[in-house]
Amino acid sequence: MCGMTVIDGNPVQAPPVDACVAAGADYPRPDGQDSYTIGEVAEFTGLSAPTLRWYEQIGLMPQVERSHNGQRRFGNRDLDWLNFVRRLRLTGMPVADMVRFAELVRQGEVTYDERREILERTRTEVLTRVLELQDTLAVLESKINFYAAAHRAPEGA
Amino acid sequence: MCGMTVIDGNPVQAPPVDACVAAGADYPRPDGQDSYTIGEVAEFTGLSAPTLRWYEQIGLMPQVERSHNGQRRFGNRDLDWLNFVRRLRLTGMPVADMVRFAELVRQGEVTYDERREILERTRTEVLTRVLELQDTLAVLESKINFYAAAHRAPEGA
DNA sequence: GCTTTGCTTCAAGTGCACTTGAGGGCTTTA
DNA sequence: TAAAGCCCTCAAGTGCACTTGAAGCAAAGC
Repeated sequence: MCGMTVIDGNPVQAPPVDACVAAGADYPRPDGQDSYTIGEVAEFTGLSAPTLRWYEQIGLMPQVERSHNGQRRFGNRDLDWLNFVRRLRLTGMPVADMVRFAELVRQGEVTYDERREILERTRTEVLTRVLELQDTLAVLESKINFYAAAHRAPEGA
Repeated sequence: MCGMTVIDGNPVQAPPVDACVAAGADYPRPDGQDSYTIGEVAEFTGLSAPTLRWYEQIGLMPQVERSHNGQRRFGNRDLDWLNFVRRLRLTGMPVADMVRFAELVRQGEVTYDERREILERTRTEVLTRVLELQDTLAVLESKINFYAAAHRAPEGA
C-alpha cells in the first residue's frame, strides 16, 4: 500500500506535508541535509524566489521555517511538497485548487476523504488529457511524415 | 503518406488550411454542409464567438469567407483547422507560435521544412509531457490508495 | 569600515488568452 | 412596423500566475 513514511501524528512541529510522498522523480538535493535557503530551493525547483514566497503567502506552502534572523529555511519535506505541486501544476490544476488541497492537508486526517475525491477527479482529468495528447502525437506524426515525404518528392506526383 | 485530400495547388480560392488534416477525432458537424455561421462554429468547437473573431484577427485563422452582408461563413476546412489548433493548444503551445505556424501554412509549400521542424519539436515536447503525466498518474494513484486504505483502517494499525 | 551578496516585505506591474461593453446593421417573426 | 435575434467592429476590461520595483536588514569579503 505505498511504502512511505507514514508519520501523520507528527512528533515535533513540521506540519505533515502530506502522507505518501513517494513515487516519481524528486528534485535533486544534497544528501544528508534538511535546510535550504530560498535561493537553493529556487535552483533545485526552477521556481523563482519570488514565486516561492508567493506560494507561501497564498497558502500553497505549509508555512516555512525561519532562521534566527528571519530568513526562510526550507526542509526536504518542503521540497517533496513542491515536487508534488509541480506535478499538479503540470496537470493544469489551477493554483487556487492546489491551495484548497493544501488547506485540507493542514486540517489533518479528517480530510482524507475529500483529498481522495479531489485526487480521483484529477486522475480522471489527467487520464483524459494523456489520451488526447497521445491522439495528438498521432496527428503530429502523420503531418511530420507528410512534410518529410513531400520534401523528398517535391510537387505531388 | 497519409491519405487525405492533398490539394495544395488550390483550385478556386479557399487558402490551403494545411495538407494532411486527417487522423484524430473531428468536431461534430452536419453532413453535406460546408458553410456555418460563427454561432454554429462556436457550438461545434466550444470556442466563444469573440474568440473565433480574435483568432481570425491575429492571423490564427486563414481568412474566413464572408456572406453577401459581411457575416463570416466558416467551411469544413476551417473546422479542420480549428480542430488542429485545439490540439496544439492542448499541447500548451503559445498562441503566438500557432500564429507563426499559420503564417507558414499561408506561405505554401516552401515552408514544409520549417513546419516539419516545428512539429517535430512539438512532438518531442508532447512526448515528454505525456511521460511526466503518466508518472503523475502513478503518484496520484499511490496517494489515492493511501487515503482509501487510511479510510478503511482509521488511525494507524 | 564599507561594499557586495542574499535575504526580507509590500505594492505595483506584466504577459497571455481571452471576455465584455458600446454602438450599430440585417433579417425574421409577431 | 416593430421588436427579437444574430451578426458586425473596435476598444477596454478581466483573471491568472507570476514578475518587478522600492526600500531595507544582515552576514561575509576586501
